[in-house]
Amino acid sequence: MKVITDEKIIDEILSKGVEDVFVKEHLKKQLMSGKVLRIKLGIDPTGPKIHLGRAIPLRKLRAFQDLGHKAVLIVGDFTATIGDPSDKLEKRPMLTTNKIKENMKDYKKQIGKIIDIKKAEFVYNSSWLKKLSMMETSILAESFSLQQMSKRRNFQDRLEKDEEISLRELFYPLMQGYDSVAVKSDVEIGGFDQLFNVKAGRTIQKHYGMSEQDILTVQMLEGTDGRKMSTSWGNVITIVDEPNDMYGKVMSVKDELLSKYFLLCTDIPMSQIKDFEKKITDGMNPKDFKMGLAYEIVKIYHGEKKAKEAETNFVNTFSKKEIPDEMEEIKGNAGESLVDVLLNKKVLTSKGEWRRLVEQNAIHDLENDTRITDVNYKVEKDLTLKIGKKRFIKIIVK
RNA sequence: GCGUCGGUGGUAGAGUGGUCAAUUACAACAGACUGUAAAUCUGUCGCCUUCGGGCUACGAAGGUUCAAAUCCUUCCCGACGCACCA
Repeated sequence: MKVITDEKIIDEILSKGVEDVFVKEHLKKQLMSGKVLRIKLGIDPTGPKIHLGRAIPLRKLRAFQDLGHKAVLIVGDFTATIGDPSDKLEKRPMLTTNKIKENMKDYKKQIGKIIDIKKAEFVYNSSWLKKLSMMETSILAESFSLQQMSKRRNFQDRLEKDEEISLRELFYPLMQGYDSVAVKSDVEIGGFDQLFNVKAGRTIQKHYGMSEQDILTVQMLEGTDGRKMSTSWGNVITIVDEPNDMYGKVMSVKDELLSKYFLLCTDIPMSQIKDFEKKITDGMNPKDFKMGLAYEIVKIYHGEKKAKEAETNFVNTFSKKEIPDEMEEIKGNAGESLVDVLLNKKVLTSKGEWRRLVEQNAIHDLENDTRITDVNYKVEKDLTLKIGKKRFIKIIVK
C-alpha cells in the first residue's frame, strides 16, 4: 500500500487535538517522505473498558494507520504490574496478573472498534521485559541519572511534600522507553500525561544507539462532570456503552466542553468545528450542536443506524416527553407492594431511597399520568413507571 | 531497631469526651425552570421505622466513662524522620 503524503492531511493529523509534537519538523519530513513509519502506542490494561479519553490516542493512531503507516500496539501487561506514576500524585497499586488477564479479555475487541487490527502489530511488553536480566536492567538504568528522573513534575511535587516515591516507580519510564527500543518505533503517541514517559523513549533509544523516535502527545479529555475522565471517578463514556446511553451521556456533558469533544472524539475537521463555535457565539443553541456531537460519537462506535435511533429516542423521550419503545420489564405479584417489587429487582437499593423518591414526587404512573404519592402503593395490574427523568420501568403482574 | 504523625461516609477533607449519622466541597439523586440527561435555583444524600424513634458505622479487638470518631492498651496498615549505608 502506498503511503499518503498529502500535506494538508498530515497537517491536520499533527494539529487536531494535539498538545505537543516533538520534533515537529522532523516528523513532518518523515511523513512526507513516503516511508512507512512504525507508530507506537502503549496501552495499559488497567480498566476493563475503553473510554473516550483513552480512545483519543487510539484514534490518532488510526489516523496514521490510514496514511499507510504501521501501527504497533504494545499491551503493557508487564508495566501495568509496576504502576504508572504519570497521572497520580500518589503511587499506584500494583495490579495483579489475574486482574490484568481479566481486563485484557475483550480489550482487543474494543480496540478493534478503532484500529484496523489486521494491519496492526500487537505485542505484549512482558515478552521482552520479563527476560531482562539484572545485568541488562543495569545497562538500561544507566540511561538516566537521578537528577534527570527527579525533574519529572510529579516526582518533584512528591519530593517537596516528603512523600514516598518508590524506586519501582522510577523504573516505569525506563521500561516504557525500552519498549521503544524493542519495537524500533519511529513515532510514539501518548496522552499529554505521558509526556515524560514517551520522551524517555527517545533517551533510551539513543542509549541503545538507535535513532530517536518522534513523539506526539494528544490533549486530555474531561469527563461528563468536567473533571478529568477517569474510571475511578465514574464520569466516563465508554466506547462499549449502549447507543442510547452513550447518546445521553454525551448530552450531559457541559456545554463548555462541546468543541473539545468534537476535536478529540469525532472526525469532524477543525475548520468545521471553528464554524460551530462561531455559530454558538452568534447565538445559536448549543444543544443542537451537542446533539450533532452525540450523533457523531454514537456513529463511530455503533454505526449510522444506531446513531439515528438513539437520536430519535432522545428527542422523543426528553424533548417530546414521550414514552420510549423499549424499557426494562420486571415481574411482580398482584397485591405485592410496589417497593418490594422494585427492591427485589434491584431497581432501588433501599426503602429509604423509595420514600425519598415518593416524597420528591419522582414516581410517575405513565398509564394514568399521575404521580404515585402513597409509600405503601400495592401493585394490582400492569404498570408503566418513570422514576426521575430518565428511568423507565414496566411492571408486569403475574 | 528507635521515634513522630496518621488510618473518618462514593472521593477530598473537617471534627479530638456529650449539642455527631458526623461541618464543608465535589460527585450522585429528585424537583422547578429550561435550550439537553447543559447551566441556574431548591431539596435529598447510612439502614429500618407505626415518623415518636430504633439500629449499625469514623482501621481491628479490648478497656476507662453515665457518655467515645474523640481518652487508654494491644494489634494491623501507611507515611515521615533518626539510625544504618565511607
